[in-house]
Amino acid sequence: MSENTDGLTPRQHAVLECALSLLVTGGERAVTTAGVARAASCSKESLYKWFGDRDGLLAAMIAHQASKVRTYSDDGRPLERGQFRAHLVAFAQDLLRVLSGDVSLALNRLAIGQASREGSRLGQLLVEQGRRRIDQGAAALLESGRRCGHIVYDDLDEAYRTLYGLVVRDLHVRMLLGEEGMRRPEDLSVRAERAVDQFFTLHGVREKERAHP
Amino acid sequence: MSENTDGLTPRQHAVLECALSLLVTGGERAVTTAGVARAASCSKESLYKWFGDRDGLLAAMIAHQASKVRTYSDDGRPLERGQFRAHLVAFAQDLLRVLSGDVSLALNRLAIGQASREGSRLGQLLVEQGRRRIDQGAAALLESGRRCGHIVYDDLDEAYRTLYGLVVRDLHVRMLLGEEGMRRPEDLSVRAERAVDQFFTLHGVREKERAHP
DNA sequence: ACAGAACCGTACCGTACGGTACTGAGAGGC
DNA sequence: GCCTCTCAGTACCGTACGGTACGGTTCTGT
Repeated sequence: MSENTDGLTPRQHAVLECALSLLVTGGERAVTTAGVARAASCSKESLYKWFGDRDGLLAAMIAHQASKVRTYSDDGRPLERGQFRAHLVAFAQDLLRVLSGDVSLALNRLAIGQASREGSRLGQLLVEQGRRRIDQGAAALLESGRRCGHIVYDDLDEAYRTLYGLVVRDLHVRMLLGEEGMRRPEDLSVRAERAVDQFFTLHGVREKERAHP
Repeated sequence: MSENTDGLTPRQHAVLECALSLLVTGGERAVTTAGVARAASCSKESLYKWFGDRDGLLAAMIAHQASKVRTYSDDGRPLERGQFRAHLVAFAQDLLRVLSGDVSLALNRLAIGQASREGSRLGQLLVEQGRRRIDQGAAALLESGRRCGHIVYDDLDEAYRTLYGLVVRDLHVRMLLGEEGMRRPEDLSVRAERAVDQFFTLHGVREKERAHP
């Protein structure tokens, strides 16, 4: 029974991929047990055996997708100011790219749609397994920058959320609402650059002041 | 046939209120035609006569709620810097209060859940009828501030979206995902104050520079 | 080679929903 | 008093879905 680190067989991963594909193209209503079984060429009985029920399947889809998110790791080496800024821009671009991805949007729509139902913790799952990774990577990056004297802040979490707000603004919600025409990659790059500039205006340390804390 | 400005009778408004109440307490799945009819003590036949079908009912719910949003109106009089700042803070507080309201959250969840379905424009409707009003009021406020020399920017829309990002950050999405514990009014006030401070750091004009454009 | 598990495909069941049709009760006009 | 219009309440229909059961096939370990 060749299993992966998450306790799922490759076959089950393939089924989840099919389910995600259905979710992206047709929304939550398209993720029916019969539909997933047909698309993935498996039986409904197997679905219930593997994932318990439909909610279990949805949760597994979220966990499966979240496991793909890569994160920034702090290697501890000092950063030049230009490098640090480039890392921040890269993070902002990654963030925008992830949030505007088809799968991410579909999963967020799914979790938000289920948020009203009591006893459904898909939203919590999505935040903890998906967002948390991104947040922690970014927090590590900010801490690196602060230790190297490029930026200054009192509260790490506050600073990170400010950066997030400057980068994302209302883009995420509008994309979730179905607005089109704001997902062009070049726009995302411009957005990332400007947001980082603004962040430096708020939290940056002037070059000449670096020796005078 | 006493009608309102939107072409709906008081009876129909009452029905929409009942439907909104159902939506808030039970989510989209709770807004069934039979459920609304029972809660509002009307017949399903009347629902279909008034709103066409279920989608028409949902759209009417959004339009009904959006019609309640009040907006800032520019009276053209010059603003003192302190007044302007107070207006910005009040706007930020209003924005956070609206976005964190039960009905707003439920309607946004509804529209987002329907966004995947092709041919459903509930999201567009929500943005145009709800958000647009708020946006235009805030834009007028910013323009007032700029004309009075309190702030400076190249692009009004860019500046407004920056303010929005600083105020809301990821609060809206997290609340939509069902996260609790971030809707306390005093937190919202603190958030509004800090966001406006940050906005002035980015776009504010120093007092002494006001005479030197 | 054989037993047993895993699994696919399908058929089936109960339920819930969207939408339609019918009945009967008030409400106003003449 | 009668007619007509509106609407509440209910019964009804077709469909679609979640979940279960079963027969037949492939894979696996010994």
